[in-house]
Amino acid sequence: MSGRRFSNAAVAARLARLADLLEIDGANAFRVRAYRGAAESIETHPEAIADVLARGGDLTALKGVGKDLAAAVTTLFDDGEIPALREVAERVPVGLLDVVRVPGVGPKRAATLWRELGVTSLDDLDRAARAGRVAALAGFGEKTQAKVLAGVAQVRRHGGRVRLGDAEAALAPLLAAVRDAPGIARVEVAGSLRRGRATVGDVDLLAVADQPAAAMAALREHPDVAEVLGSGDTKTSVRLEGDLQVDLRVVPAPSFGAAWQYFTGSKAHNVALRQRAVDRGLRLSEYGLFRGGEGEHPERGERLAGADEDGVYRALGLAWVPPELREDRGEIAAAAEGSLPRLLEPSDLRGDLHMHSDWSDGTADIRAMRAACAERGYAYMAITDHSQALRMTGGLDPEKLARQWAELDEIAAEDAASPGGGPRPVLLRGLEVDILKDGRLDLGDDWLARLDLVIVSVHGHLDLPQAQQTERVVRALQHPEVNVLAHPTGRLLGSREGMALDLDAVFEAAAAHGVAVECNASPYRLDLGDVELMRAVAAGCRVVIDTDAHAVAGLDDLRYGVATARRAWLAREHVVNAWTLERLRAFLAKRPGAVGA
DNA sequence: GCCGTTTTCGGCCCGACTGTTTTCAGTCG
Repeated sequence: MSGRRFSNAAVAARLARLADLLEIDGANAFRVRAYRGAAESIETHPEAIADVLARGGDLTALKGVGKDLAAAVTTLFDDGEIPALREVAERVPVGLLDVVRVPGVGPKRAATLWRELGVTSLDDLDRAARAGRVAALAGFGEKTQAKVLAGVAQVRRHGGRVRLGDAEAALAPLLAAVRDAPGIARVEVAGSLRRGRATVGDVDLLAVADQPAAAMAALREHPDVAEVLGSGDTKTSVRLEGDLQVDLRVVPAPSFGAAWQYFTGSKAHNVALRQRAVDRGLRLSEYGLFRGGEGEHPERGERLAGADEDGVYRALGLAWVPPELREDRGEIAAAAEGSLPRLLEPSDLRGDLHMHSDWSDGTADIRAMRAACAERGYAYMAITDHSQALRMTGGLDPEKLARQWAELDEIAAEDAASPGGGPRPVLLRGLEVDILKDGRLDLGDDWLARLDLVIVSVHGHLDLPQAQQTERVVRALQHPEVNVLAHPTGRLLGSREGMALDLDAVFEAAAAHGVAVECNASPYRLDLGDVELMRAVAAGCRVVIDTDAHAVAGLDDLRYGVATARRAWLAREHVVNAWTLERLRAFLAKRPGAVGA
């Protein structure tokens, strides 16, 4: 094997790109699906494909990877590229991958726009639509052209996806308004928001109502609505200020469970579920699970399930699958065997181990953060301000750190003076220490040794080449005082890709040195994400779910981290801040000395 | 391209909506 060591994500990205380009090229739809399936399978495979190949393993053992794709991946590692990808990329302009992200433009229309108008980019499409040339094409028209123009603007703004936290916040008032509408029996959130994805494309709401028109009106007339995209008897679509699209559907009560299951997705999960139905001579749709029946009507035949989700899964011989797992990553087989994990719950977390105070760039003082953690019922917490390298945050040098510890001691003395008065989280001495460009840490060993918790993270030099960046992080992990690697990839959702980093090497080092990897619960980061968490755990890493709060309100972000962890199939056992203080201390392998211990 | 208690060929999930059509392709979820 020669050339680069590609990560599983990098291999998967190439196959997915190949699928997208082939689709525009008019390839057989099932072939396209096969490439997508293989990409997903490779991305979520626990072992690095590079290692599988290195030990002479068989890639066709992976679901959805056959002889051809195994050969293509092997060629990628040998020659640095996939021949089929190079060929199709020579033929099909890669700018069309942006064009198909425009709502209403799929692979077929993208191909038409390209062949008839020479459109090869979003800019081309924008110009063509403004000039009226799109409407003139056969199969297009004025309305399509207007939709394309609006869609181009949306894709340009933020790739058409909204962060989980933003979507939740924007949705809350609308949800309340629909719930309060007359005749509403039930309203639930579906879609990727329910599955807890880091970003969502739009929001799906499902309702049971004896006055559907009132529910539609409640959404349509809400002050947060910027535009009504469509509104009929059973479905209303609106666009909010800030561009989030919200769809509300009213469904009959006997179909509610099937509809909720269906609109929750994911698409891949639904495809697999329907296949399972077909295998049993049944038919699953958003109307229910049916047996037999003639004709075209969707509710033909005998209805076996549909009123509730649990019944749909049960009738297919499955345990109910938590929404976060519905990605066709093995959850259906596990549900069939009764081996679904007992997923982490928000209430399992006993503390938050990464937060900032006004000693660096936080807005609240230590006492306020602690009171907020006490309200949340935490058994422990850590104040982890920035180290000195981050000057603009007021990062702590040793002298300032010593003064901060004096304040922690004061708080301990106050605790001792007034026992009782409700639970008080044990306050751990922590610091978020910068990993310097060469992998050294931004604080001397004698000071590191006196901390209960040493978090390390990268804030500068994010653009180093992969080998150098990996070496830098791994070196930091080898330091004996280090406990946690925070926001390991450095990604910022919607605005910054993660660093070039060999995550498998990082996870291997973290596991070997007893360093937990963080699932940073900030909705701007969610770093590690679900797929990376799965890989980390498979590599033997422990995980810590932290808010990285810079204000009291930030402490509530923990739920986004829990959702991400659930998507990675994590249980209490994997997560160190779900452990008792005693077990946590053993993991940190540090000296006693926590305030209030 | 993948896959196989309907195996090596012939399948591969289901339905609605939209806009453009006159019987339906394309897109979406």
